[in-house]
Amino acid sequence: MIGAESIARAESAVSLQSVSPGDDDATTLGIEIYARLRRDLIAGHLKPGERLRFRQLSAAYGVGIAPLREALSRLVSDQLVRFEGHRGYTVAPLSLSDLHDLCALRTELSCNALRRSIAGGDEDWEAEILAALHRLERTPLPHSVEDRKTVDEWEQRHDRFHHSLIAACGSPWLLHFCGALSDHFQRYRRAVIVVTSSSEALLKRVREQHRTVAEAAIARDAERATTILAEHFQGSVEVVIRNYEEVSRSLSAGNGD
Amino acid sequence: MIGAESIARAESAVSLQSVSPGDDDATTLGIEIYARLRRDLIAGHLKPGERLRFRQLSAAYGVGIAPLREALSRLVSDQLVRFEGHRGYTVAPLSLSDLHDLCALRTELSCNALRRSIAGGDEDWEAEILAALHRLERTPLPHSVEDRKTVDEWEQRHDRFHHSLIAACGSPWLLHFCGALSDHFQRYRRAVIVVTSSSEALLKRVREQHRTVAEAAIARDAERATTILAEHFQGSVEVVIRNYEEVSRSLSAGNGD
DNA sequence: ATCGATATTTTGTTCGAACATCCTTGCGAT
DNA sequence: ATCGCAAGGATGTTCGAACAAAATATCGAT
Repeated sequence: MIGAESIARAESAVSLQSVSPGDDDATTLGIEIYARLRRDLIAGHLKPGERLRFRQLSAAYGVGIAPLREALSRLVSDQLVRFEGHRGYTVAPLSLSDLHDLCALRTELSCNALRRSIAGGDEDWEAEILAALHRLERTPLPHSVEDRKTVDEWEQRHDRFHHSLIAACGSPWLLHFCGALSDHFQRYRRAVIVVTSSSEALLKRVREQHRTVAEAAIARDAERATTILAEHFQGSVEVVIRNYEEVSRSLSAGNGD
Repeated sequence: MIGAESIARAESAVSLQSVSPGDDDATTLGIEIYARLRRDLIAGHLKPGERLRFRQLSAAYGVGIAPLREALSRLVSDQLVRFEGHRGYTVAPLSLSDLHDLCALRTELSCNALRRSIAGGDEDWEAEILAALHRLERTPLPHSVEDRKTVDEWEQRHDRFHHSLIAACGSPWLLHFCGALSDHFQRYRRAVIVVTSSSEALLKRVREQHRTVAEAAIARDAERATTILAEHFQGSVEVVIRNYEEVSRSLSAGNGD
C-alpha cells in the first residue's frame, strides 16, 4: 500500500498553500485539481509508475471522480500520466533514455528560443530577465528536500528566470514546447536529487552561469549566451544523470520495482 | 444555429468509417470519442470558434457527457480546443500569426529530425520511406473537397510519408512535437483549401518534391534533403496563406464572425 | 502442492439527476 | 429611448448510483 501513503503525503503537502491567491472566478474543481495534480506530479510527490486510483485520489484531494477524470485526461496529453482503458491511470515512468532525449531537445529548443529573443527582445524583456534573476539570487537554497516550501519557491523562481530568457522569442509554440520540456526535466531533477549533494563549487558555478547568461542576453551576444546556456543545461543533466543512476541502483537493491 | 448544423455534419461524415477495423479490447467510450473528435477537429468538420455544447455533441455522437468531458479535456492540452470555466468548450480559432508560427517551427523541427534520421536511419527506415511514398503516389487526389473519403485517405498517406522521413530521428519528444505541429498545420490546410485550386504545375512540383526528398534522404544527402523539405513546406504555407486571406475576406464579407 | 476454473471483490466506466452559473429576456425607471 | 435590474431558461458542473470489466481469492481436481 505504498501508493496510498504517497498520495496521502502529496495531499498533505499541497494543501498547505492555496491554489491561487485570488481564487476568484471562472474556476472549476476540474481546473483546480488539474493544477494540483500537475504540481504534485512534477514535484515528485506522486511516484513514477504509481497507480492513481480514483478512490484514493478522491479521498486525498477531497473531490469527486468527475473532476478527477477531467484532470487526469488532460495530464495524459501532457505526458505526465499514462492511461490504459479499464486499467486506470498511472504516473508516467522515468527512464534514462527519456531523460537523455528530453535534455538534448531542451538544449536545442531553448538555445533556439534564446537566440530569437536576443534578436527581437525589447526593454521589457531585458527588465524581466533582471527582475527574475534578482529574485532567484535572493531565494535561499533549501537545506533539505524535506523543506518543500523552500524547494517549491526556488524551483518556481528558477523556472521563471529561464522562461524570462526566452519569453521574447515571438513563438508561442516554441515557448509551449520549451515549457513542457522544462516541466518534465524538473520532474527528473526533483525525483532524483534526494540529498542536497551539490558542492559549494557547483552551486557557485550555477549561479555564475545564470548571471552570465542574463548579461550576455541583454548585451545581445547570442553566441556567448547560447554557449553558456547549453553548458548550464549540460551541467544540470550530468548531475541529474549521476544521481539517477545512484537512485535506480538503490531502488533495484531495495525492492523489485 | 450554425453550430448545430456543423456538429451534425461532422457526425454524419465520421460515422461512415468505424473507429478502427478490429475495434476489440481495452477501448472505452472516452477514448473512442477523443479519436473521433480529434479527427473531426483536424478535418475541419467542426468549425474554428464554434461552441461545443454538450447536448449537441451528445446527440450527434451518441455518447453521454462523461466521456465527452474526458475527450474534450485532452483536446484542450492538445491545443485543438479551448476551455473557459463555466462557459464551455470551443473549437480553437485559426489565426494568421498562429499559422506563421506553426509553419516556421515545423520547418525547423522537421528538418532537424530529418537530419537526425539521415544520420541514424537503418534499412527499415529507408524501406518505410519508399513504401509510404509509393502509397502516396498511388493515391488519387480528390477532385472536390466534398469527397471526404478521398481527402481523408490522401491526408493520411501524406502524413504517413512525412512521418516516415523523420521516424528514425531517435527522439520521441521531437517526433511528438512534429506530430502536433503537423496536425495543426493540416487543420489550416483543410480549413482553407475549399476549392481544389491547385494548378497542374503546382501538383507536379509537390509530387517531385516528395520524391526528391525521399531520394536525397536515402542517399544520405542531408543538405539536399532538408533544403527540398524546407522548400516543400514553404510552398504549402504560401498556398495556405493565400487561401487563408481569401477565405477570411469572404467570411468577413458574408457575416460578422 | 499445483494448476485451472469459478466466485468474489475491487476498480474503472457510464449515466441520470441535482446543483450552480451564465446568458437572455422582459420589465420598469430615468 | 436607454439603462439597470430581476426573472426565466439554457448550459456547464458535480455527485451518487448502477453497470461492466479486471484483479484477486476460493475451491476442487489432479
